[in-house]
Amino acid sequence: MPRPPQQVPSVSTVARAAGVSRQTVSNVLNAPHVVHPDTRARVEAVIREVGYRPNRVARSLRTRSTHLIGYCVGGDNPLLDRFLHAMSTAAGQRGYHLVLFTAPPGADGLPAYEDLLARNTVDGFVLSETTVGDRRPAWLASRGVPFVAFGRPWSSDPAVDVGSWVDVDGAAGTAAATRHLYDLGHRRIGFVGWPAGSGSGDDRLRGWREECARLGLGEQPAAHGENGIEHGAALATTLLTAPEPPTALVCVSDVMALGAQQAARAAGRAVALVGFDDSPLAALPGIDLTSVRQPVERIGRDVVRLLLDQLGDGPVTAHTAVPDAQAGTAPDAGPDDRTGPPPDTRPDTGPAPQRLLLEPTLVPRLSSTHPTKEQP
Amino acid sequence: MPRPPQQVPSVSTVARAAGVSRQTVSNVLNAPHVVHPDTRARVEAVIREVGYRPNRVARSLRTRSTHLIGYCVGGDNPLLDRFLHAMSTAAGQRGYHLVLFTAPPGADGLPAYEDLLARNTVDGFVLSETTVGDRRPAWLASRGVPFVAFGRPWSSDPAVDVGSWVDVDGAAGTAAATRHLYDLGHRRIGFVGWPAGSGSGDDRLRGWREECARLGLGEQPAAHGENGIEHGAALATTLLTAPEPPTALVCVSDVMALGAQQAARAAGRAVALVGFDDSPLAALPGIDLTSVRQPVERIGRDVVRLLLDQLGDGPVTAHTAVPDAQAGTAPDAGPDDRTGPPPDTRPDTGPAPQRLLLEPTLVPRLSSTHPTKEQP
DNA sequence: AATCACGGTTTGAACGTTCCAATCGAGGGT
DNA sequence: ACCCTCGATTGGAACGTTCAAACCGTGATT
Repeated sequence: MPRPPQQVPSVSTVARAAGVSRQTVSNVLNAPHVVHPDTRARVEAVIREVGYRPNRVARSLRTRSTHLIGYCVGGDNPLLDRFLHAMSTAAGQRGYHLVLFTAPPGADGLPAYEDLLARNTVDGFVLSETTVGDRRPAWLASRGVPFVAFGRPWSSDPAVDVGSWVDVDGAAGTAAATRHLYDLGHRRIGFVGWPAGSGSGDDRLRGWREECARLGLGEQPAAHGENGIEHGAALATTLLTAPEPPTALVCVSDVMALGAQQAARAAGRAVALVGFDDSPLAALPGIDLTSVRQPVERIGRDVVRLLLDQLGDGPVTAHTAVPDAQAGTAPDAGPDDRTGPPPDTRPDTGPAPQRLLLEPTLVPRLSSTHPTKEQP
Repeated sequence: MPRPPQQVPSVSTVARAAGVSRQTVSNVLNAPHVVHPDTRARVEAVIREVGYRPNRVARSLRTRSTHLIGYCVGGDNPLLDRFLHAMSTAAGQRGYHLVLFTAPPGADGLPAYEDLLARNTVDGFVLSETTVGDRRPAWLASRGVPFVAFGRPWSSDPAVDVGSWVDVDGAAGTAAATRHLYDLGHRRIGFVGWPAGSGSGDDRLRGWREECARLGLGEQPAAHGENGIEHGAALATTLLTAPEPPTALVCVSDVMALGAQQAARAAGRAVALVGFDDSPLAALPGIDLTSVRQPVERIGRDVVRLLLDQLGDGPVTAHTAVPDAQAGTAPDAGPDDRTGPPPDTRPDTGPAPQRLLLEPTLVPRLSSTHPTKEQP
């Protein structure tokens, strides 16, 4: 027996059933205030009854807005799961979705960005893993493409300092780490860092140095090298074998801290350690690394928020919500942000860029509080 | 001075410039064989010249296919970066993209899946983190929605055994681990596992047991408990303090193996260990955990391949390729797959589901080859 | 010479939505 | 009684693409 057509309902279907025109149905969804309460109620009833949901594609074609956000996924990124979940949740709550794409590893994948734009696939981008010579921000800004970066441009060149971004205040993190160690009684607090010129590395170095000065500790020892467990171990050994060795080390990353931990254990020394990033390995028993945690969830949320503000949709996109579909958890801290430098008011290069510097939080573990316990 | 309109070119623009009709331009892109070589060359020249790229949205509206694949991101997933990169690369090479969404934590987010379909946002889904009582496969299959799961349904109920999937042969992995330990001279090889009923846990247990039998080792000791470092430690302690304790342990996960490692070190015992998953922590110096590595890149690639085959596009979608845009790396092994049970030929429930069981690879490290070295 | 087949091309319509201008009825002011 | 405004609604058009069918020469077949 041939079942009834069971067409997927369209705006025309609803209009016919409710005895109104297409446009009125559209208005009920997109501009409810212009339609009479009575008709609105009638149309909404029909919508619910037939389970109508507007076709995103047709809407996109007409409005020239896909409600999709492009995000380029590169190779390894241990925090990606948390970051994507946060962004996806924030976007979904306002009717947007993330679209993933890949770009060739070495070169900046500008062609991929251009392709998505030329084909009308996305409305804007979230950038991450921004590097020093990154051409993407300037390129996007010059074309008026909305975007928000996770990470500062790390350049004083005003031509590069364009667009909105959200970043973690690395200096504040290492400062907090230094203070933490000071409060535990340490007075010789060294630093294990990256080579100069790496943006975030310099930032974290500065936080440590400035906090040492603030605490009246004077000049403290530092050593620098590439990221890597073995390098961290070597650098820590250098520091620990010098005269007046530090009793505590602030490290520019968890990986470096892990190397320092191994060096200290091998040398039979009790050294208080703090890492940076709070990667999953920091929490492992037997490692128990005190670390500076990046508020990844909050970053993801804010990055999306800034982008959607640029895309200039009202705070809540008109879309018949699916009941209890997008709930999402937000295990982050409260409003602990700190706005960066005031938005410079240039002539009129689009909307004023927004910048957010978020405060990381120190997660204390045994490596700083009971360093001697670490040695089996 | 008012610059020329600089409109984004459409198919009409190209048609006018080339002196042909819209449809001919469309044919040049989608059915090149029906158009005369001369006109084709002319049209292609114009396309290149004006930099025309077809509007995906308009194409989607007409063809009712968005070339987008839905993927639900949940909470923690340390392998997500590798998996998404692989999927995204494979999809991009055939003109598809991944769309992320989230579902409420506890419940199975079926409403979210329904919403994406009702709004015509995606053509199909990739499922992952499938659980035992998962309703998604049956629900999707009943509506004829194309999907591929990463992970077997783990149920003998034929009503649930629907659709295509790709999974890792866990039994083969633990069997390889067991053989590895046997080859190193061990004759008492225990197992640290999860409670029965967890699908993949049972699978891995079976691989170990069967390999023990095959090697003529007879009955070997096993202990089971929830995932967690502390549980792994407790279970290992139980096994090691029993009479005739094992000299080697196959563990159902890296986390369990890590617990076992700590227990062995605490007890001053040299026990050869093998974990499962090759999570990033396994490679850390000081841990050096031999582990069974899941071919995540290959899984991602194959999952997408099977899905696109269902979506029934030709092997290469007609899309004017952007030069060297999607390159992508594929650091995985060669064709080391093994097809699962032959596709059951039922009446005609859509295309015959495809199933792929991929072979994991053992990554030897110190924890199995030189276990005594692990004790500082 | 009329018919047919066929490669190549064009024409109109459609996908489902929203924009825009027009329409209509009801009051309100002069 | 007239014009005007205003709220509510409507009908056509448009977004850019592809589908389905029609068209049109040309050469082969009858």
